[in-house]
Amino acid sequence: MELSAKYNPAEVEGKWYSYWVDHKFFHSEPDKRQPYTVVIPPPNVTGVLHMGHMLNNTIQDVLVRHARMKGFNACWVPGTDHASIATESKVVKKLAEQGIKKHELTREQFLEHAWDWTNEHGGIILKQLRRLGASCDWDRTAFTMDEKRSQSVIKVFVDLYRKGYIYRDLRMVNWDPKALTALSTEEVIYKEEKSHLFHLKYYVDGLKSLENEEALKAEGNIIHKDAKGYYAVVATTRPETIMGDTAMCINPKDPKNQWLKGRKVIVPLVGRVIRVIEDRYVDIEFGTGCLKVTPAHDVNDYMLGKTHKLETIDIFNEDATISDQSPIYVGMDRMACRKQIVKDLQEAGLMERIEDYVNKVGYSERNMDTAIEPRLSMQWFLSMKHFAQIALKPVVEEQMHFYPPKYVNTYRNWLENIQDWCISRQLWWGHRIPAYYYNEKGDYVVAETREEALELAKQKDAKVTDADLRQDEDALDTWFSSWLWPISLFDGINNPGNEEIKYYYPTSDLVTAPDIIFFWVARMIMAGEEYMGDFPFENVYFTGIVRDKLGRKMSKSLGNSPDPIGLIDNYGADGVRLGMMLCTSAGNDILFDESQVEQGRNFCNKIWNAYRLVKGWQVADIEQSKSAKVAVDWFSSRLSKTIEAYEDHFSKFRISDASMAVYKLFWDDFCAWYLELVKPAFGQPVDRATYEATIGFMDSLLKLLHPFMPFITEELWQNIAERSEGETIMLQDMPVAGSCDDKLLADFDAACKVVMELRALRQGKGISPKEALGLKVKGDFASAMYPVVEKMANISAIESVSSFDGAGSGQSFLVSTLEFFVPLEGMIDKEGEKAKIEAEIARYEGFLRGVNAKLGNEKFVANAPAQVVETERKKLADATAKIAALKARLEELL
RNA sequence: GGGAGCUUAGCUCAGUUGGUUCAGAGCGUCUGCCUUACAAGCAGAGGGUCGGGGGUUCGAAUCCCUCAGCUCCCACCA
Repeated sequence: MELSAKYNPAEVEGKWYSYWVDHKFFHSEPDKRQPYTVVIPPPNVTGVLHMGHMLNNTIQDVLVRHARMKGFNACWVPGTDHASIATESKVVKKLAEQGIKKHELTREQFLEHAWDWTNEHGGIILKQLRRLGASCDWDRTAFTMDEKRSQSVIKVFVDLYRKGYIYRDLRMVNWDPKALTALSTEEVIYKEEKSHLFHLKYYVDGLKSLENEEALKAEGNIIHKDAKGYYAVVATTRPETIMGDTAMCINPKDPKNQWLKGRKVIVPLVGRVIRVIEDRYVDIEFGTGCLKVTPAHDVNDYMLGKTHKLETIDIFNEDATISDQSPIYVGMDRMACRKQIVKDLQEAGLMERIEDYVNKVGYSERNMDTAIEPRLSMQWFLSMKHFAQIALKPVVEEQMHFYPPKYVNTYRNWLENIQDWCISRQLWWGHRIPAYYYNEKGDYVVAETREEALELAKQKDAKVTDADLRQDEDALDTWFSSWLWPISLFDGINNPGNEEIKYYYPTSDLVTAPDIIFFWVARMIMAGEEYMGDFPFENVYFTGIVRDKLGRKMSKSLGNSPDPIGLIDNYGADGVRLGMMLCTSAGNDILFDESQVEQGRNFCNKIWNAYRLVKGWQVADIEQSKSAKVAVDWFSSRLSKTIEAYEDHFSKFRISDASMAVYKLFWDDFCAWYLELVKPAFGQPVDRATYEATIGFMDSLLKLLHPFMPFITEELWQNIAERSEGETIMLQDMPVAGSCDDKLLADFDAACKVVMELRALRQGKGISPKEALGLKVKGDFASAMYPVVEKMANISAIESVSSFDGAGSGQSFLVSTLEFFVPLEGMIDKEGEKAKIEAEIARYEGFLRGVNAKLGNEKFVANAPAQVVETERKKLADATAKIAALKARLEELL
């Protein structure tokens, strides 16, 4: 069979993925083994795979495949999130394109469209994960809005309501005037913006003259006055909200504004007369110290309004156009209104000045085009105090571990300053709040079903009939379903204590991005503690953000994100996976560059060619060569050593270190040294012992590589030996470290250095690798290594000597304390050689001075541990010996 | 305003308890090779005052202080 010189991923990936799925190798059922559980962070149901998903899911798959091969019953549960606001806005947009407005539809009609959309676009992302090789248990695929999950959500809502944690209140919330819904504080992203600070004139009502003006000024008052009268100056970034002003506020201690105490001022353009109130909230240093108070449109003003019992005038409609509560600009958009009002204020002489100013404006996380408007509205909240307490415990007590640990601080800080969670959204796509109003007053009951609600309502008012019952229109925040994910996936809410939840919960590792630590991770811990009495995962691994090589976040608008599926097409899934794994570490951003993926692909090719070499060997019952024998013994130790490091890296979630360890083991140790040593000469067969050892090593290497590169390893593992149908590498036991001969490793290392010296010597002198050379060695160079050096450096014979006297011309070099000499008749450049040796001597003498200084320091000898001092003494002896040897050689030369 | 983190080779980053020739790896660069597994390869080489300064110590990339630069998170200053 002729094998291509290049590995072709397209030929093998689809084949093996189907094989794995057909044989249900990814499927898990509870059994006697220890479980290893991972729940996928559910991507948006209508989303498509991006580089962040690739990184995140590769890490999960690596962990899952590794655990599976370590003998755990690995269960990786996939699923998608309904992403209420994101999906709903997509559907609204699509309908708009067809000329359909959302509000022309009934809730049922809209939901039909939304389900159509979900069924059409949903799950694309899960199909894409298959291309990556993700070993998810697809039989368990869940959706946050499927029946079990929906039922869990409703059950939990009712439960929390009955426990008194859920309440309804009229509050200032973050309002998205485009999506027309409230948001939680976590969903608001603040962006710095260049803006203006407008200084407006608020004339003092009825004040014609100030008798003690000079005296007031002397006390520090700053009094503004023009032809039209006395006025206060109010600085604001939002002049369009003045129609909602119901007071002006000063700090009672502000010397500049004492003269305003107890007066009334007139809102410019509007003409409304408002009180001047006093509150220490106002910052004396900011602007003029005069604050306009608009209780309906600012969180702080709302608080002031409450304290001072101010009227609240809501001048915005829900879409942020000016409402008929305003005397002017009715129907105008807030941004257009701002422009207009600035113009009008200027024309009316009511604008004192305009200053450039940078302030922060909140945007919806899902819609960065539309600024959030603080808005007073009736919403459902979850009281968080209790949950913050129960969620803090497992993390600070280290029952759970965060990787990297710095996120423990972030987590704690958030929990300690937590605000109540606004869980209602004015959306249709989502879990509808199970609250039922039964009269015009707005009295309601909360129940899992309409029937149950009717019962409850009747208990309150016997006259209520089903026709009176009206379910709350709002849906729940998406995260109110995701926070149950690790429990609801195993049906632990509907069916507490069932076999699966008992077996799989708590899950093992969660792999997620740090930007959803509050949205999701923290809340899952809360739900876990509340409903399971236990944390939801043992370890949380935070990935970094995938950026481009310039460090910019990958985004659609920048167009700097490669298409993941395109990458897989070009480089193979294994290449992409390894490329990413080689340079990722917990919590650190990954600067993605295609060269990394290229490295992964090249490695696939290397593995492929190693296989091709071994596969092409003829096996014969002949004697094993000495070099092959040493190679087998050495590599066996090397393998053990690496397995230990590999497992240690895994235990610490140092994924890239683990991948690098096995990458180097395969490329450097196995290919560059081992295979070169055991490779039979052209046309010659290999002996059976070596062949079998080699196959064994390949087997171990493929298994170690499997978590990172599932496809190529399966392909080669299947082909390197006779396998029967139904066998797979993914269910094999991970190799364990055997014995390790450290002396052998050290000797081999020395031999490698000798070989490298000889290669450098050839290169320097232009001697062809084909021309055999002689070699003499002085010192204790393990004779077992002779065949290694002979084969790898094309040395005809190695001769152990006690002196190089009379060896003639040639070149010498040192490896550790061993001296080597290569006879080179007529090829030696004496002067050059001399200079080289002298330089070497100088280098060692410098080194020696350092060591001597240390050992000559009494404090060092007295204070340093004996072992460290001993090492220094050994260094001294070694260096002295080397210098002596070099000097001797120099004399021979002369 | 509060908090966290980062700064080590051209690039991306390791460096665990201060101590082995500790100044490393990968990639890139340069040089020589189409050597019958692999040019997506082989062999070799160069490259850093560990951000600056100070301190602790017998000994500092590592601990402390300080300055500079960068990044992220949280927070209601109009």
